[in-house]
Amino acid sequence: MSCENAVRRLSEYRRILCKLKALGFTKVFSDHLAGAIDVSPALVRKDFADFGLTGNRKSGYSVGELIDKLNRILLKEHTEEVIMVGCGGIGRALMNYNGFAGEGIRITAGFDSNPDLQNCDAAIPVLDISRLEVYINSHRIRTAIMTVPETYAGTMADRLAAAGIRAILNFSPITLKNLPGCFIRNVNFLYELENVIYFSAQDTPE
Amino acid sequence: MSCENAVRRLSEYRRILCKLKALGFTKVFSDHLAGAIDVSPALVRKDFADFGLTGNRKSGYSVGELIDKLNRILLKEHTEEVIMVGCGGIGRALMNYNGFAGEGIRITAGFDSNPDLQNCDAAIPVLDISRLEVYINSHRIRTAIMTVPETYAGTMADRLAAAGIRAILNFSPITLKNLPGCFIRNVNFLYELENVIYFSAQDTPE
DNA sequence: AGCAAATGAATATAAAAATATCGATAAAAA
DNA sequence: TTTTTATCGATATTTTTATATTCATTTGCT
Repeated sequence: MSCENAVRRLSEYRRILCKLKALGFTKVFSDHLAGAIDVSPALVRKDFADFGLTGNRKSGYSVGELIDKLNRILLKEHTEEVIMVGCGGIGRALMNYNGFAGEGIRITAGFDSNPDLQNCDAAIPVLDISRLEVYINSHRIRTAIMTVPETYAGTMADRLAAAGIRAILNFSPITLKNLPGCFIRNVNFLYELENVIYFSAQDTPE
Repeated sequence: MSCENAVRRLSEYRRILCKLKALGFTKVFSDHLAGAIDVSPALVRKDFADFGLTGNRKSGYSVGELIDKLNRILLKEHTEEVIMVGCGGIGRALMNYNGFAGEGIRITAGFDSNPDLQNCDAAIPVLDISRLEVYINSHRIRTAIMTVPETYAGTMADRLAAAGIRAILNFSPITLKNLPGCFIRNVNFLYELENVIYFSAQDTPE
């Protein structure tokens, strides 16, 4: 699991810091951030220390400085271009998801083998899957989202890795393992829902 | 984090066991299951022990028996009815997602405040949000999926909990804490993607 | 029947993750 | 200037999670 959790917390810190900045705050304390994301202040300081984020004794951390450094760590200094592989219902919904654009992430193209889904002229073009490798190469894409049927997920991941993709967010219903040189993060809707259903039947799930 | 991870592994075990059953296997060993989901055999045995799943020394576990017991634990002996709160792009995509139906989960209704999205006659009706409480009560719904804008997420979660919902799968872009009597699991697309992007820039992310 | 091999079950160990503690220090107050 | 106070930074502790190890038992073979 390496440091996935810590990196995810960085995203959470960043979100809160941006809100604080919008409210005009310039300083923040580990205590406050800790309360906001429900961890201990010690963990906030440790996370920051681990990623080279420093503060000042007595006067806490500078909001602006933290955001700048987090932007560097999370690759937000430029717009990150991402492709969508598989453009069924979930894929298209994510292509239209409005939560990425303002956060320095752009889905620049989709790929699907079904001609009915292809559309070169759309705001985000959906191309035939055969054009995958050329596109990745010419656009220097490093990150892909995958929403393909289970049957194709494994081979498609191999294909993406071979084409130079360095990390995949995989929504297909099969859990894939990291490949050499390619990080894979699996999100399985069925498992998440089964999990929630399990806890819906537990006593005082709080 | 309680035992979320263990429950998620139960989902994974179950998926693999169903495939083994389809292939005609009747017995399975912790070693095999461990390899399939990339953990140690000891963890498989411990997970099983923790949830009361037993096997036989020398002859392993019975595939059929494991599936039956997992079905009981994961509430798969009946069809679980779930509602969708917020029927924008992601919500509708999940309502049409074909990965739930065959797994004993049915999204029976959607709710949205936007009249344009409402449709009483659809396969899965989308009702006005004002009908939420009555529906939950009359259909004895315990589980909800939430895909509402950030602004409404907090109050909507409170409202769901007050209406009797026991667990929420929250896709809205704000991390919610468990409420008294209501478990909340957050899935944040932006954080997941930021995570993946982070690792796309690390060396040998494997 | 008796024995060897293999495996679950239980326990112990290790590794990882989160929290608590404490000293140093900078800012504010006296 | 001195004192006080609040907070970071570093370390130690605890807790949680996962893995090894050991033991006992079942099965199949001779």
